[in-house]
Amino acid sequence: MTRKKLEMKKIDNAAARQVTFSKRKRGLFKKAEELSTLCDADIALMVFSNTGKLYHYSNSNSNVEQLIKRHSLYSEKLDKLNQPSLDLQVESSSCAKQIAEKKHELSQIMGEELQELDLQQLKQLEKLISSALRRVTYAKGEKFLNEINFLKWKRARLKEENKKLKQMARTSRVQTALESSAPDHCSSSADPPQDHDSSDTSLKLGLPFPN
Amino acid sequence: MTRKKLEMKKIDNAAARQVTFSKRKRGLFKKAEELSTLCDADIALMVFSNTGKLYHYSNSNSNVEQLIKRHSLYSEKLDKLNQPSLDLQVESSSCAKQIAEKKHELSQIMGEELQELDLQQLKQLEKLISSALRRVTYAKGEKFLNEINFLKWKRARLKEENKKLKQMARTSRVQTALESSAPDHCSSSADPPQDHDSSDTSLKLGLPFPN
DNA sequence: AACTATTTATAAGA
DNA sequence: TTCTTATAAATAGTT
Repeated sequence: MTRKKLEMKKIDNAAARQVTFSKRKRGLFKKAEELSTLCDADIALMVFSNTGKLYHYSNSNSNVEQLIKRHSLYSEKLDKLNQPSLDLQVESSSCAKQIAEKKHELSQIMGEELQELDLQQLKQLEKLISSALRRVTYAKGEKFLNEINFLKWKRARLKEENKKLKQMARTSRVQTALESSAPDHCSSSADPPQDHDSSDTSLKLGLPFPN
Repeated sequence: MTRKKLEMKKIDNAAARQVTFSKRKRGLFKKAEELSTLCDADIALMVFSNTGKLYHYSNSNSNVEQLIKRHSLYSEKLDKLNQPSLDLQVESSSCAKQIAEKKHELSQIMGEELQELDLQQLKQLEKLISSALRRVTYAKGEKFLNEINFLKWKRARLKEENKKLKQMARTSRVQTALESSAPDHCSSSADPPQDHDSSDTSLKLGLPFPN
């Protein structure tokens, strides 16, 4: 719209398209927010990029539930210190299968019988599903944060250990220290971080790192 | 944003708020359309004004399945011509209940066990749920369109009938015509419209006519 | 619904 | 991605 009047058709250049997508998406969300604020309107906005990412805006204010259980994840992770990359492989728990089944069931029913519902029912369904989506998205975000924080924490821990070893080496007690390497140097840094900047809830579907 | 920099809070004056709502809604929909065109993105946008009107935009070209069955809705409607407002009351079909149950079941499981899933599983779940959401949103949009189109069609039909009656009155055959009022004037206009201009479709929840 | 003075949004370039 | 900037668009207040 500016340096040149852009023609209104799909942008050919993929990179340029991506840039424009980001910019305009931001603008669109801002406009949505403003409209909802100024005019007291409820707005739901979903944007699926052509790469499959989902961006979602909604000013409806629900779902502040369940922020707990995070801590338990860390102890699980400790046992997997030797694994190289982020834990992306399946870990098929029985409840996971259960969910998958239910979900499949649901989606089948929905695909076929959606026509039968009236407006009111559709609205309710939509509300419920979208809250489910939000919960999943949130859980995914949590997962990412956990991974990231864990890695940070691990790095910090190793750094500290390393530092300690160097120190010991300098004081010529290397041999003894390495043989009975029982690190008692864990204080605050031994517990994983809990930071949680939250806000901007949009999360990419495809790639691990939101920022 | 222009003659004066507007403060970002709910506009007090109701009239001014309504005007701003119209203007900005138009702008928002335009932006959405542009984004979807330029960047090949799928967008669903719903705006509920504080007076209860719904405005819906969606460019989703997917879901060309199940555009059928629409026709059957019209015949149902014909039997309800005497009813004053849109059919917003419940019509609890068994499958609706079924869905409600499944949905409840699912959301319960999810609320409790989401933590157990790994990243990959969460992504899959999110994808599935979001496609379910899209389907529901789409179905809702369809429903709205059906209502709108039905009303347009009904209006057109009544108009035509009226016209015919006037004509008959003019040719002094009123008596006979009214007694055996069997309208054979149905051609294209007797079948409900199938147009689907999609974009800025407004619908007031309480009252029939948006424009 | 039209008109503009301004503010915003943003395309291109860095 | 982020910033800068020239220009196109959107729009608040007015008529």
